Amino acid sequence: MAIADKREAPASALTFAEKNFLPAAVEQDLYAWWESGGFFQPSEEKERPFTIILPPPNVTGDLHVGHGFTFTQEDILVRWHRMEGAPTLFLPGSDHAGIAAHIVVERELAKEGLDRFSLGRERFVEEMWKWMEHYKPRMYAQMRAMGWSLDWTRTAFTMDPDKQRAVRTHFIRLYRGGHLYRADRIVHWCVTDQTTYSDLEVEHVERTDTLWTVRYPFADGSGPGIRIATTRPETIVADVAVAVHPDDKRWTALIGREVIVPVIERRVPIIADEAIDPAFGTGALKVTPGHDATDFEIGRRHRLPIISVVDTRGRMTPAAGALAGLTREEARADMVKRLKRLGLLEKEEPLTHSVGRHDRCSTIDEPLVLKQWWCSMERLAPPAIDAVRSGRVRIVPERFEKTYFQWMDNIRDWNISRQIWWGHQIPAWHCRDCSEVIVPDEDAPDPTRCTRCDSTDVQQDPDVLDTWFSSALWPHTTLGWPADTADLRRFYPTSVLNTAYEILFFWVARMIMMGLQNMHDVPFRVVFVNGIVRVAGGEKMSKTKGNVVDPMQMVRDFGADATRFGLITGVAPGADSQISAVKLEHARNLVNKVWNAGRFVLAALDGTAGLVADERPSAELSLADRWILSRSDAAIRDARNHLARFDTGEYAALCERFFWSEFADWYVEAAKPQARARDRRTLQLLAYVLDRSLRLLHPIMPYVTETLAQQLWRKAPPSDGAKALMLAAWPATGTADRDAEERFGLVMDVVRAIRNIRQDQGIDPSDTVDASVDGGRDALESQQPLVERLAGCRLTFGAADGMATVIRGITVRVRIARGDAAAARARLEKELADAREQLRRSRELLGLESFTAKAPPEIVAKERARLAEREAQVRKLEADLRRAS
RNA sequence: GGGCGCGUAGUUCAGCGGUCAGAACGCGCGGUUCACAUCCGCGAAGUCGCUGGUUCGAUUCCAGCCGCGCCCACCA
Repeated sequence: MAIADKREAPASALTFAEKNFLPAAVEQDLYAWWESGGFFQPSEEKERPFTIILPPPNVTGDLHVGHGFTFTQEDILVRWHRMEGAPTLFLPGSDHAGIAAHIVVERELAKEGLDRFSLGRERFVEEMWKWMEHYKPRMYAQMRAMGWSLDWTRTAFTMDPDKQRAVRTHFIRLYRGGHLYRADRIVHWCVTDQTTYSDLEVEHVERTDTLWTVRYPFADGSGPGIRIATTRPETIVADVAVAVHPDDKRWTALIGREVIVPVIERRVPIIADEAIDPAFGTGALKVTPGHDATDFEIGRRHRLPIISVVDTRGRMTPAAGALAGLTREEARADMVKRLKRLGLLEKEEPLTHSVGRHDRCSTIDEPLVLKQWWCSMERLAPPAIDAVRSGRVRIVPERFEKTYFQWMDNIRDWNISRQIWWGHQIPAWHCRDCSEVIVPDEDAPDPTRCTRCDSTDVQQDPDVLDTWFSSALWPHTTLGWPADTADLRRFYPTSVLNTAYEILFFWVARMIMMGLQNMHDVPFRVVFVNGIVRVAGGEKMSKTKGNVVDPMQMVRDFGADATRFGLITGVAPGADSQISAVKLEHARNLVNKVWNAGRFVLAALDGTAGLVADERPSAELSLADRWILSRSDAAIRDARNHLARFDTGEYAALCERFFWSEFADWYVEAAKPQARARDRRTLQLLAYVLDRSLRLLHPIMPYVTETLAQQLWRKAPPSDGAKALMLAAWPATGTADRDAEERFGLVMDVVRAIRNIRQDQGIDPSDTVDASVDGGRDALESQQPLVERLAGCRLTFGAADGMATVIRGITVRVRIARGDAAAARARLEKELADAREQLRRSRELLGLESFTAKAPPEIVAKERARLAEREAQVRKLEADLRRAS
């Protein structure tokens, strides 16, 4: 096959994707230099730095494509700011991931028939560290492969010794400041993972259960009693009241009376509470403060006792009376049986409702009352709300501010204890003799005796902190807090925090609270919120669905540059996106185009001397030269605007449009003869435009641009002696050359017009045709050879025969071999009809007094000019048509 | 129950108070000369979800409706 032969040809057929890792040598050099501390120059000290702390990925496995998207976006911003001259810090790290990693490792152990309890805490934590030490370097290697320009001298991990000290300090200060407390509250408990979790980690799922209607007889034996509805009859034995809505007329007379809880035979009152929905079930609710969050609140309001009948393993406690010792499921069945026997079960119907479960596990939430450490939001939240309201933290896109406020305004205290073993163990000790809680002073060693009773039988709290407790400190602990370091003074507050909207609450809000608390300043000036990367078709990726795309596989298949481009292109800020092979193929084609166009220029430059890559020629410019200079200026200017607005998607699209459709398709084609003739001015211009194109594209495709720049600069060294494109200056721009854009635009239109007619008429592409232009001679005459070459024609000026089309008031004709007069006329007639229609619209619009009087004058003037153009176009076409017939 | 977003070409998405609404992919037609078949050229293709309102002018702003998705909430 012809194509296969082509592919096997030497060098020229090699694609950049295949060679993607050739420039690794270059990149390697850069990293080596970087790691030696060469990144920050003393002269940069005065500049305001641009800082992004990488959102630390969980060390639960490999990087996923969401990281690929977010971190690439960040890298684009970092590389751009670096080129703009700001000292940049892009700080890498990773997160120990508490429960998420815990579960992953427990699953691994389960494969070997082990569990954490048989292993014991110490050995389990060793296993966790083994996992971390295996996956952390893997993830870091993946980050390097993606070309993220991270500062590896400052790599941070949430369980580093100094981070552990920072967390301890933070905990102690919050405790001393009265923000932390221990309390028995109803919490979410997972009987599988044997830990509590916070409200935020609850995921609601629809499920169909049975709703049982049960009658509770009155204590005084009068009447039938009151009917309640429940999905959890096993918790009836923990009931302490029956509640109705105070305005529900059906029950008002009953409020204050007592009923007998079935089976356990407990006398409980009927109370009134606003929380009851009269429309649900029977309108009466059994109140079980020990096993339901709503009931817990009702219980608090009415000072009801709390009875716990389910334990942490999901078994019934002795308090459950007859049900004691059974599992939850057994107890439920048993209870239903007993109620039936007692004749108290009135109804049994299916009910679809939503139940909570931990977002990492499929086991349904078991609400239990347990003693936990809580972080009060009372004094921490208001300053964090104010920081966003006042604009000290800006959220982009703005609409996410609403989401933030909605959550922050209704925030509840945060359960920070977890009963797992992996994480920051709570720095509090309990006295076994007097139950005193001992929190040591900041720099004090671990306590060994009780501060109240002097007992030596003290033990550290076995629980660990919620993983977000340490993540919340990330922007300052990575820079050295609580020590007062140079980094902290220099880089805090950071510039941008970029992350998916999913963790706005988990992480972003908490970082703002804790940053303000510890640093008395916001942790970042801008929160740039990302959407989610989905698979083609719009489905969310998940391990359970098995549709997870591995970014490293993408790198292997398409190259890192194409992967970066493919992830970024076509994505509006804050919007979800889809990644697909088709998108990546297109990105690879673009990278390939850059590589090939670059190689063409480099080859043309062979044997030259004295060229300067970043020197802008200004004398003896051809029209095409002036045009590409103006277009490249526009591209660079627009790119800057897009990037300043965090619109990396538009930036990517612009890079493609400029490089492919303008530089490669038109300028390089236009410049070929002069390049071959080794015209020095043209070569300098090619070098210059390539140089600035590479700078423009560098933030999104660092490998190919860096490689080409290194080669370009060997032939045409930049005047500023830039060592690497990564550190070279973002190009400056001149003013737009309107005249060149206008005139070269005409050349392009004429070429397209001729190509168009040729194609229409089925003229052999290798034939040279006779073409003519009638009008625009001044503008076009000097470009005659260019038009002839690009359109494959001999060009004359003035009236002639042939198939005609009119563009910008100029008639373009192509002589056709067998004079098909009818076809030529038909074409003109169609164009004339279109032109007349447009003219009619223009006249109509300008005929409206409401328009001319009320529209802004510049719009009216523009429309007048358009009208004149259209009149000319119609006249021209009419004349051409007369000629043709 | 509250909040947010989306609905534009076959597909994925841009865009915008003022030409004839754009791109890419796909599709159709045609091309093997020295950067590139991972390429080049040309073309077809859209009631901008529906209905009102504001406006000289609405795909764009506002309201309602229809459809889809997401987040929050104490649906027993």
